[in-house]
Amino acid sequence: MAQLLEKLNDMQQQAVCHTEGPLLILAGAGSGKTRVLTHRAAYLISEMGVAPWNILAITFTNKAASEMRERIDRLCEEDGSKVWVATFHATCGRILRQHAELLGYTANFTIYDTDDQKTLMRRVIKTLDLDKSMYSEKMLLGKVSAAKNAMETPDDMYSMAGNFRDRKIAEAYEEYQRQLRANNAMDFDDMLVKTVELFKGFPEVLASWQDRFGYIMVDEYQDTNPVQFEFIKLLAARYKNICVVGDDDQSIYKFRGADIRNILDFEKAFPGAKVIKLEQNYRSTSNILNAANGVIKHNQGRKDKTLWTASSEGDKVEYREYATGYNEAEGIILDIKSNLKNFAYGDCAVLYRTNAQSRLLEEKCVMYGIPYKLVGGVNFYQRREIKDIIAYLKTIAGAVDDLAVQRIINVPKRGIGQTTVTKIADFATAHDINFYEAITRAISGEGAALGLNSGTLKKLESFTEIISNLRKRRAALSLKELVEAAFTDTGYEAELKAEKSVEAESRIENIQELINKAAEFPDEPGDEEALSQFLEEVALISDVDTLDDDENRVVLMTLHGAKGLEFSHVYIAGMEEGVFPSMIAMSSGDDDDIEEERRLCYVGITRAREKLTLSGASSRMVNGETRYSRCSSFVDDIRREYLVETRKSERGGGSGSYGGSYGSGPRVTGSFKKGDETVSVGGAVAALGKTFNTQRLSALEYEVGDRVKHIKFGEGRVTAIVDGKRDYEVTVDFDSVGPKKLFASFAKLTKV
DNA sequence: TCGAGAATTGTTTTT
DNA sequence: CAATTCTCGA
Repeated sequence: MAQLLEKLNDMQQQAVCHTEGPLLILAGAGSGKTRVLTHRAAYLISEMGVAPWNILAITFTNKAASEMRERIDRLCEEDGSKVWVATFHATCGRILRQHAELLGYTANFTIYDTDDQKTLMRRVIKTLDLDKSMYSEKMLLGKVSAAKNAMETPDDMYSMAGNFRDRKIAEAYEEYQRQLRANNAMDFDDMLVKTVELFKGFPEVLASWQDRFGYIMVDEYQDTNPVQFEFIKLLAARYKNICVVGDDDQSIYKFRGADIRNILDFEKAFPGAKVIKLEQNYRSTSNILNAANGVIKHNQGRKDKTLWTASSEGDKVEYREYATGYNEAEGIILDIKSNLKNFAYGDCAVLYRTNAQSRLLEEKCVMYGIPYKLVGGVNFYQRREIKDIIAYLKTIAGAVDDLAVQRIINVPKRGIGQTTVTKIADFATAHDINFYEAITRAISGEGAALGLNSGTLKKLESFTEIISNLRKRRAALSLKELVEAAFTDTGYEAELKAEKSVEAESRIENIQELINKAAEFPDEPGDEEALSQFLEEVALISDVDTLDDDENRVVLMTLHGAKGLEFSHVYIAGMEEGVFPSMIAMSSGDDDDIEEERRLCYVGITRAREKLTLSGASSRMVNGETRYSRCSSFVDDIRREYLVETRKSERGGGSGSYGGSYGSGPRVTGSFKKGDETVSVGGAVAALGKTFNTQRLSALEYEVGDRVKHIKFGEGRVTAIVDGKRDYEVTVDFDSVGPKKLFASFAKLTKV
């Protein structure tokens, strides 16, 4: 026991030893929370005699889960691998498989990813005959997801609807759920919602799981949403041995329904909860930590805590300003290349706000021959060829998933086109049968009723033959062989090989990869359970999960993706107003949005162990137009004693990007599209080569409540004026475009 | 039915 | 600018 605890500080020890009853650990960035969780699991097993399978640990990503499992295993003499470590979604998936029938699903229900959701919602829009321009699938899916995260049913939504539009949205939600059910499918949110439904509707089921998990731990607690909180509450209600670890400063998933209040409400939901704060940072140098503290302290709504470190100062944080996004990417990559004697590629990560920013960086990596790993964007398992093969597997297994069948009916090309598919789909709807059944009925004599000619029927028959042949062989095939068969016997491989393009070549490689993955599954031929497990695993895997720490290459990813990770050298690119913080957050008029961006910045900074380099570009291409922006306010939040600045006037820069070459023409702080016209915010500021100090207005000619006029937006009413340290931030509710946040010295508002 | 080219449209972050 | 959707001719 002494061994287990000796490497922990006082607070960490307390957290590990407090095994009975609810426990809330407020763990600052880099304060060793994973260490606490793993030691706690080990302590429960070896010191408290808890059976490993009675412990549930919920993590945010699969990668975090496998890491945690590995570390627990290393700490335990006994069998740590029996500890249930998984993400919320994986946990719910496993629970749901066992009780699916109770909810009207079969055990091999499928999970719809974002693409499938879009396809399905598009169908809903068609079914309900909604106007696409008023009800986009994107917006509808957003509403549906928000409703699910808040545990609202379509009925709830309908009764709360205040107008026609909201009622239509509720109808779409209802229809969407109906179609999911008809396809024996759930989306990501459903997995949580359905599990909670299961627990609430079947107390005996809940009781058995409560009994199973006597000890529960939840990582990244600040990013749980209300359904997840409910799930936890239900599961822990019996023994109340629930330990959650979180940091309100690192809450960055509000857009996905995460609610910081879960941290505050924890003590309400579990009265008498012990609260332990971990405030010593073991990761970063003091310069980096001070920079992080400087940024986050501007947030109003946060629990007060002071993160400190015993480490040395280390290098100062750097801020480098480049002329263009192109220069910035080159500067970062060349910096990494030229510093190789001090560190390896694998020590470096480049982080950015949006996935779109990765392109330039990736190009430069290729150009300079830097090994890199791009995380995010299109997930491996979302690639077309992978999804095609998966659709074959689903169809072979059950064929109740219409989306899957429709996806592959003409892949590879069989001459079955859109008109045929529509006819079959209509027939299926009319007879209340699924799509595949409609095909079989068409070819067994009812073809005329669908308006299909004999040629088309022949083509359809050849498709069903492929499927039924594979089904017959299914019992004799292992999972790996089945995936191979789905690739070769369907003509898919032949079509790709015939193409002879580099593109097709890489598709084949990807599918080979999928086959390798299937080969890892130890299964008996014809094992149905292995197949649905495989399909589930593939659906829930995310891109960060594939990150292997041992590979020596630069990692490129979004700031969100970097949560929970750490690197010796971190570069954060695109530190510009309008990029980070994003334009959307800046113009929403809601301070919470800026605070969330600031937390994201805090997360980014605290990923760095030894060296942090921030950078920005004074102009970059966005949507085919050049956008100029000033340095991010987050950079200004870092005190000069921790920061070295290199504005571009002081550096030569590559590719002729000398400062000042633009002259002193008008510059704008940002622009965005409104209708077909590009609207720019702001006016002339200082010429390039100098820092962007704008003249602060000593007094404003208007105040809150006044009506003012803006050169582009027209008239509006001032709703707020914030006295920022550089300038007044004026929020105006414009008649034409709604609320906008503007800087007084740029916006040139006049009182009317 | 299907491909090529035109037109349109979109921009945050993700399990 | 890039990715997706639309339109039209064969």
